[in-house]
Amino acid sequence: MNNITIKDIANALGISNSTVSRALRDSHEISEDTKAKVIAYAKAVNYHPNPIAQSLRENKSYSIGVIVPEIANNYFSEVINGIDSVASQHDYHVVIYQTHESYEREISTIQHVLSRKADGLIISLSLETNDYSHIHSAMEDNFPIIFFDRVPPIENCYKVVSDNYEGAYKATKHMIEKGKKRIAHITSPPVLSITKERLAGYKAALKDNNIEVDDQLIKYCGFEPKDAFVVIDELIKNQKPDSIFVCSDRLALNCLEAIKNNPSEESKDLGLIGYTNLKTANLLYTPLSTIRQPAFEMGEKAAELLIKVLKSKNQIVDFETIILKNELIIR
Amino acid sequence: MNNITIKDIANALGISNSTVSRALRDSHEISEDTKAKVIAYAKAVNYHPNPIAQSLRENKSYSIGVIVPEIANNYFSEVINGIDSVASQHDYHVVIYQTHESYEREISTIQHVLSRKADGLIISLSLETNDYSHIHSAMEDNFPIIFFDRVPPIENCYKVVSDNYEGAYKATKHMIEKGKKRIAHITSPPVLSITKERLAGYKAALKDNNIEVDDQLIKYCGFEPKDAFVVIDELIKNQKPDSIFVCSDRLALNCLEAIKNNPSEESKDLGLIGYTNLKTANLLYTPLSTIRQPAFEMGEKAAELLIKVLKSKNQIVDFETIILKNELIIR
DNA sequence: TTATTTTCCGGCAACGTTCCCGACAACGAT
DNA sequence: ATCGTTGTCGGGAACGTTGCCGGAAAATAA
Repeated sequence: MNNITIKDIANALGISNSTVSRALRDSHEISEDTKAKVIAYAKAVNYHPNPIAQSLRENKSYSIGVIVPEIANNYFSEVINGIDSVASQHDYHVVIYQTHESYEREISTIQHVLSRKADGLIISLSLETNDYSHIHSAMEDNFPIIFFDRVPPIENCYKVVSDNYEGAYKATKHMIEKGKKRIAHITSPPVLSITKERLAGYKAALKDNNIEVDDQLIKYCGFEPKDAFVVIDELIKNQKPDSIFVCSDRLALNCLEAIKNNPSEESKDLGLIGYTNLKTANLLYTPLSTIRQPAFEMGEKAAELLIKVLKSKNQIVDFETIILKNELIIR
Repeated sequence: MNNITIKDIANALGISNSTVSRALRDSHEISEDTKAKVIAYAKAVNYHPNPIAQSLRENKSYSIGVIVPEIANNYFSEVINGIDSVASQHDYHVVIYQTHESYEREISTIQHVLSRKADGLIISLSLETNDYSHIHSAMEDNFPIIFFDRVPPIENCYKVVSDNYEGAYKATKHMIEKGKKRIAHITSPPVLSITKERLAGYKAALKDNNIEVDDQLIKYCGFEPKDAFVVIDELIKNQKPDSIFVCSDRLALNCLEAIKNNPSEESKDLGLIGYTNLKTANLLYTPLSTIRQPAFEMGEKAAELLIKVLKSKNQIVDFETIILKNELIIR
């Protein structure tokens, strides 16, 4: 490998370590003459500073940890894409971890990120997380954390979210305007922040349009395919909805499959709307209108916010919550 | 942050640095007595070794670079998922980069991975890459590289690929058995290794079934949506295929959209088969049989191979090419 | 001329870790 | 009593950087 160090340059040029170091950082203490020599030689031998040594010296790693429930999920991978685009511009690199929706893994992963000396963290919480002491203890150490999408119920922290309430409201309103009366809501487990907010939006839209909220039409559904089958079957058999508002990518896939495979006649005429970033939404067997989250942009915003915090390490950056609008796509 | 060092422990216990270090690494040179003390104290103060200092000392970073064309592509994110699962088991962390299909970015990204002192690299080449000098120069420095999916035409290197020839053969044969005679082939740009291999499989299947290869039915298509529209329109208007074999995730999406929007009658009866990892293939408006690559497994194999190379740093690991089977999923 | 400031550079320590080398007991063997 | 052994530990250097301190030569001021 190419392992030329500052010392090698110093020896070759017959000058000292620190002179080389300063010349390379364009210090005013070094004459233009020697600067030129050093830079020329460094380029000739293809010198690159050793980032590990720099990290040790500066106590910074120029890496940011990203923790998501699943990488192989279109929504999250788009977010990562956005994070990456901003981070690489600022010469940070992105180290990705996944929890697979496990609380245990979330704890150990955060621990790992900390001990690996990442400069900061961008995270979306796992499904199982309903205790936040691991978060609090990391935050008490002044470790910079940006939450996105699935955020904890903590006041003073940095958050990037989409306007779930409004998105769900729009989706529900759209179904109402299409003449639907019994709009079922299939959503993620109730611990998640997004679940609560979307549910609130759904209920508000119903109330504002004088439709009574029927709790029987609201179903929390796990992410296993069979969960969706059970929920869909029960719903269609007993509740007779005329439409369904499904939240989240994975639920949408599972539910669509369950609906497609449901033998009853009612399943054929269901109006469907999803809260999802599925790229194939317009190619499905049944047109699927969607609320689409600005995933890439959320990643960008989260990364920008984190880097702002990192760069202004001494001044305090006020905690803020960035709320992005969702888009209603009618198909 | 929690920044206790070996020195802190040494001072607190009134022993030397090196004794602490050795005690923590369970050296035989240290008495069980002091070992126990050190370990107990380390645990009490929640000591974690500083990986950056270790990296500097050992000249290893315990990180592996992964370069893909696009993160937000289901195939690649599943591969990354596989890589991550193996790497994290071995305490390596995964640093992800994307080229956005740009040759320039591929070069600079590899340079970045090298200067960031990753221990090794797993890469799938960009679309534009048809010169391999950047690869060669990295390999000459003995930098461990594993290629997957889109591999370079280099003999002596580590590769993980799927059996593209066989996959394309199976897909084409399947269409023939369904009675199709004019099977068009829409595929990625011809520089890619996967393009050539799949094309060869396609042709072989036709020949083996006494169907003449019609070069007019073979279309190379870029990844922009409009590219697919142009290709599909031309095909349907002039070549009258009775079925289409589309390669790659992104092409499949674009082509399906183009076909769906094509006004002609012929487009309705087209038999379709894709070479893709689309999760929604069974939910599309038209049933899409697919050749499915074992993406997760490819990631696993690539990571396992890389780690094997890294761990046996002195002995030479023979270059090898791992070929994984594809699955024909009929819908 | 002498005094004072610049200009330019080298020496050294430090970041946290590991490893080589040597030291100094205690021990049994000669 | 002397000599090697064994067990246990400390000192110091090194990984590649950067920053502080100080110092010699050159330039300017007196």
